[in-house]
Amino acid sequence: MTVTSRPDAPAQSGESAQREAPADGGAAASEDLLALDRQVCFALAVASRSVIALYRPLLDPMGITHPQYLVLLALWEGSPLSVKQLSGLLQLDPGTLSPLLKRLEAIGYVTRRRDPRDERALAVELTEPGRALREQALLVPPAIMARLGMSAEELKALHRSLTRVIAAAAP
Amino acid sequence: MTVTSRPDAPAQSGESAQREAPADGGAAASEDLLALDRQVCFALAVASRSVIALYRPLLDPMGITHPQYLVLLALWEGSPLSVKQLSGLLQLDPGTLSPLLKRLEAIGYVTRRRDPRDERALAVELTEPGRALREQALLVPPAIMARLGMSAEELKALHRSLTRVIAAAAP
DNA sequence: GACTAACAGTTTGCAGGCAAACTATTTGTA
DNA sequence: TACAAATAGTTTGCCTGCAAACTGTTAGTC
Repeated sequence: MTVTSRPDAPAQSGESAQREAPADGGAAASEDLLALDRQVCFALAVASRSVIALYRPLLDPMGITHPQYLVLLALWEGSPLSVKQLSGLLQLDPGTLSPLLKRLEAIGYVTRRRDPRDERALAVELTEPGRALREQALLVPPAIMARLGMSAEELKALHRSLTRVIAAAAP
Repeated sequence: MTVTSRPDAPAQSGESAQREAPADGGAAASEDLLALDRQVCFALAVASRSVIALYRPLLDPMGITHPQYLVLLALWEGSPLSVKQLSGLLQLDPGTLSPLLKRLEAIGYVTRRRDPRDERALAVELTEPGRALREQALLVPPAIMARLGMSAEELKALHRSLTRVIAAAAP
């Protein structure tokens, strides 16, 4: 039973102790390299999912998901946008956006029509309900900040940090 | 044509200028609330996806995905774990883990059998190949850090920041 | 002007991620 | 002891997210 702080472990069969160095010693350094709780990628994934989960109850009444919310944020800043532009702004694959936009069209927040000047491009445009939804959306960020209970300063610092990671990870 | 810095906009039809305040003015404050580029949730989502994308070429040769890698990280720290324990450690839904673990079993890194002491619980255990894979995995974190080109200090600060967000968002 | 390249979106296939319904075991308790 | 409630996983359905193949349109180029 060498695995620490694992309450309720199932069938911790005696012969399964593959944890060599409990505290320090030669292998400790490399051991730590793979420790789950110091993987930035893991913290990023959990933080992203956790925060998005906070949006769910707020976005549900609007009938949209978080990625759809992001698309609307982009469109509220300037409405006719092509799939390519949205893809660039949101860093999302066109293959992801295509069905997502159809869903936004199906619920009536957006129209999709080919650009007459370039029939390859799609002009994604807000409808009146889509435009109007912005009023409700204005309540979302304050609600999230209140729920998180973190200072604007701390969130801003996190945002800067994330921006650097995004830049560093860029192809 | 009031939307700024949007090269190549499609059919920016004249009547579509719903951007009221370009720089400052009464509505500017609430305007900024919904600016895509200051949403922490957006930065989190993009950073998470971008960093995970860096792992893909490294994990592909091992035949695993990033969530599968995280499961293995947990198991390398202590092998027989139940789905419930994995769910707690990785903050993942059992409904997500269930098929994922079957895939890990299918490729031979893990076994799944019921715990004899509690037939409800599943004992997920590393196989020999699963254990051996850890050697290859040791090369992953350094490769990622090199690719990101960020200092360990900066990453550590980000990790602390993310940990706070995760705690703040916790139910 | 015809032919090729490049380009913009769409489709398909597979793997998360999550909620809700469902199954099979305990566990508690009357 | 019998029965309800709790627990652990699984399944289903829907929505991302991404790679790869595919369609239709435009731009180059000879």
